[in-house]
Amino acid sequence: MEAIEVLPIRVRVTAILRKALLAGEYQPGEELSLTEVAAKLGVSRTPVREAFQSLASEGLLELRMNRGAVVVGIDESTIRDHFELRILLECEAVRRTILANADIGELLVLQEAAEKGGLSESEYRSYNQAIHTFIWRNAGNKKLYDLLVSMWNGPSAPVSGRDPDHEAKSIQEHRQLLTFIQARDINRARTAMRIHLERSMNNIISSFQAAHSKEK
Amino acid sequence: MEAIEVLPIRVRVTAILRKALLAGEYQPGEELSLTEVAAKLGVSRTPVREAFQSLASEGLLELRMNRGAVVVGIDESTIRDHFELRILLECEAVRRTILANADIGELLVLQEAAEKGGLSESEYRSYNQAIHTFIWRNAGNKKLYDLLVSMWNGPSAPVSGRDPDHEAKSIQEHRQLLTFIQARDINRARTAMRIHLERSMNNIISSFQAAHSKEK
DNA sequence: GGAATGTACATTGTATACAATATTCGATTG
DNA sequence: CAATCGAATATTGTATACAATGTACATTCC
Repeated sequence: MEAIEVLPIRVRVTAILRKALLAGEYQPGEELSLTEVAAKLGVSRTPVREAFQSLASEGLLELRMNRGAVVVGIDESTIRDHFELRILLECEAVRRTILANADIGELLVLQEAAEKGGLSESEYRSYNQAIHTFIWRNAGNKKLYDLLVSMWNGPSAPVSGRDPDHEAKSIQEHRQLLTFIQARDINRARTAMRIHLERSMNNIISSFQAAHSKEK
Repeated sequence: MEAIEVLPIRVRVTAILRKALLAGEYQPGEELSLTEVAAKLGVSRTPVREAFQSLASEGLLELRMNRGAVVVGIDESTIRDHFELRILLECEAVRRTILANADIGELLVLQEAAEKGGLSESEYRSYNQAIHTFIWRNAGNKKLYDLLVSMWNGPSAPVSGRDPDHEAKSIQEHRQLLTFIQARDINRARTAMRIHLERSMNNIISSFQAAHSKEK
C-alpha cells in the first residue's frame, strides 16, 4: 500500500499563487485581498493568510499591517539579483563538495542516461534537480543546503519562451561540471557552474523581456 | 503626534520563542504543543501557529504533518554553518559595496563616536547594526540584503558568557574594515570582515560549549 | 502469547465568528 | 469652498468552533 501524501491546503495555495506571481499574472502594486483569493480558490482565509506569509518571506508579496498584501513587481533586476545570489551559493557548494571528496558516481550514471537523450520534460527536471541537489547536500552546510532548496522555485522561463536547445546545453554543461569536480579542479568547476547558471539567467531574462515588450 | 507601532501578536510570539530556542531553553527533539504554548503565552493558537511556521523556515523548528513541531537542536555545527554562510554573504556584500563606490561618510561619523567609548549595550547594538546594514544595503542586491537581514537574529552568545572585550575588539575591527573599504581594497576588506565574523563565531561557540559542558 | 484491528482520545488543520484597525465618503465648520 | 472630523464600511488580526488526522491502548483473532 503506497502512502499518498496529501499536501496541506496552505502549501497548495502557496504553490498556486507563487506560480501565478512568477508568471506575471498579477500587476506589480496590485493589492491581493485575502477574502477574494480565498473565495476564488474555494478555501477559507486561514490557509491563504499563511500562504501570503510564506510568499512574503520569499519576497513575492509585501505584507502591510492591517492593509493586506501588495504584489512586488518582478523586473529584470529581481531576476538578476536572484541568480547572482544563487551563483555565489552554488559555486560555494561546488567548492565545498570537492573539498569534501564526495563520490559523484551516482551522478555520472544519471548524466550518462541523460546524454542518451529522449528525456521527457519531467524526467529532465528530475535529472536536473538531482545534479544540483547532490552538490548542495554534499557541501556539508545545512543552512546553505536549505537556502538553495528554497531558491529552487525562483524565477523561471515559461516553457513557451525558452531556448529550444536549453536542455541539451544544460546537459553538456553538467558534463563539464562533473568532469571538473571529479578532477578536483575547484576553479574550473566553479566557473562551469557560474557559466551554466548565467546562461539560464540570460534565457529567463530574454523571455521576460520578450513577454513585456509585447504588452506595451 | 508619534505613531506607535504595535507589533502583531504573531511577531511577538515569534521573537519570544526564537529567543528561548536560541538560548537553549528547550531540549532538542522536544515536542512543542501549539495548545500548550498558546495557553502559556495567553494567546490563541492562530498566532502561535504562524510563529511556528516562521521559526520552521528559520530552521529552529521542524513541522511534522498533523503531529506538531519538534525543536531542532542547536549544536556547534549549526552555529558554524550559520556563520560560514554569513561570512560568504557579508564578504560578497563588502566586495559589491566597494565596487559600487558607496560613500561611507556617515559610517565614519558613527565609527568615531563609537571609538570615543562609553556606549551603552543598546547603543552599541544600534551602532553595530548600522555598520553592517549599510554594507548590505549598498551591495545593490535586494535578495542579498533581505537574506542578511533575516540572518541577523541568528545564534548569539548570552551576555553573561561573552568575552568582556568583545565590543571593544569589534569596534577596532570595524575601523580596519572601513579603512580598507575607503581604500577600495577589496581583498583586505573582505579579509577584515571574515576575521571579524570568525571571532564573533568563536566567541559564541565558546560560550555555547561552556554552557553545555556545565550541564553534563 | 503476539500481531492486528478497532475505538477512544488528543492534537493539528481548516473554517467561521468576533474584535480591532484602516479607509471612504459625507457632513460640518472655518 | 476647502479642510477636518466622524460615522459607516470593509478588511485584516485574533479567537474559537469544527473536522480530520494521528496516537495509544484495549480487544480480538490466530
